Amino acid sequence: MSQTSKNTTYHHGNLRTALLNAARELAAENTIDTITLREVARRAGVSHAAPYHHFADKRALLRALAIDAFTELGKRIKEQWQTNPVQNLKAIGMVYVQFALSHPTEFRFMFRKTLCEPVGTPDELTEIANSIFEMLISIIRTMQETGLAKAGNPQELALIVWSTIHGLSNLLIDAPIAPQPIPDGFLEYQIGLAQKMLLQGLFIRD
Amino acid sequence: MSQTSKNTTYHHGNLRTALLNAARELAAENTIDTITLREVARRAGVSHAAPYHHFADKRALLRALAIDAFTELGKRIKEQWQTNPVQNLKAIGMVYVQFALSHPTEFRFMFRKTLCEPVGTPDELTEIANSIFEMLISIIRTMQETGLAKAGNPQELALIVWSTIHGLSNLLIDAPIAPQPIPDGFLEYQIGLAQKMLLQGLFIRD
DNA sequence: ACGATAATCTTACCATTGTCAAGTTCCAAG
DNA sequence: CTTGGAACTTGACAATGGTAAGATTATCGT
Repeated sequence: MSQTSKNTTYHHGNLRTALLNAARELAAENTIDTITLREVARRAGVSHAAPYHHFADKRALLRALAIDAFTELGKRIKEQWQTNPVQNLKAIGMVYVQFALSHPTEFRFMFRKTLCEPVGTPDELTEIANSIFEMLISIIRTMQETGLAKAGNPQELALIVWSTIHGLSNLLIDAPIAPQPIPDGFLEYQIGLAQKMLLQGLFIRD
Repeated sequence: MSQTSKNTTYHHGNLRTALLNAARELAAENTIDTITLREVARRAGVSHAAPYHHFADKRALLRALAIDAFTELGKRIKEQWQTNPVQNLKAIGMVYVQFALSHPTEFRFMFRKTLCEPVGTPDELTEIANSIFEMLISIIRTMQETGLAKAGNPQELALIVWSTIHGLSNLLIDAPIAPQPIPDGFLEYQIGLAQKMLLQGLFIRD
């Protein structure tokens, strides 16, 4: 049906991206959590075995999807981070939660330990996660240098910050407690609240 | 092989719980996220169609698993909550994160929207989640009454608190950033840190 | 006590899926 | 042009979730 990429070259232009697009399309139709490889192939208009020439197996396809999504999220965060590190902690939170809400399926895959390579192998997913983590850490560090945050291991403080944003995202996506659908201004307000709480919290001295 | 329940009555004692135990056993062998219904039946020593007399389908089995786990977590939280609501906010966090770390598979299932009943149906999973949420809210409320927290919608404040704990749990379980394995005292420290930050944050006035 | 009835479990089957092995088509370089 | 290798297809396999129909056992009214 929906030939995602209309490359008339009948060695089917560039599959791989066509497959990824089809997978994304499937992910968007968030009915269940079953992205089937065969359906992906079907939507890309190729046979069910074609994907194996571009991805080792289903996990590899999903991992590629997760990496793309994680990369995109990283880019958005970096934009905010570069503008004004400290001030935009809230903006980063917004970007994060909004991404999770608009791409829930990909967001879940991004944090699927089973998708990572076996330990030892350099894992792209890990790298991106770390680079995001580094940004958070550098924010804390800057705040400490300018006297905006208490002394302490910035890594540990950043982990709490990330936890709050990440947890909010997860709860809004999957927990049966959040208002459904999410009312206007809700995100803005909650994230603002979180920011205030955390910023204040960063002042604590043992 | 491992007849989880040795009821010699060969109308197989009480399956259902035997099936759930087998499923838990499978969940503990956290190799992949595939708990297969047939394997569950195999471990319980019955045919692959037997489970369908106790659970409508695979989702129902997993939902039952999630409900059991969520109930257990609720119990543990309640224990801490009853002892000393405000003081034990940290204890609640510990209980929460420790549960997530010791039962990662069940924890993930507990927050799987696809496991919930269709909207409208009274959903047991939702009820338990709400009862936990209520406890958090009541803590905030108590703090407000005793002047320990700022005025404001306790629901919104509780959501941030839960987010932090929940996010930390998720990151530790699934994110490729946490130290692996988790060193002694790490949880204790991080959760203490989170508590301090949040408690301080609860003082903020707009 | 006993026979009907319903619950429990089994066997047999189906469509679908992930994966692989072997063939087929097609681009591209010698 | 032909020859090699990449991209794709066809066809198979075992495993899975699910259903239907039959066998077995418990339960209950009489």
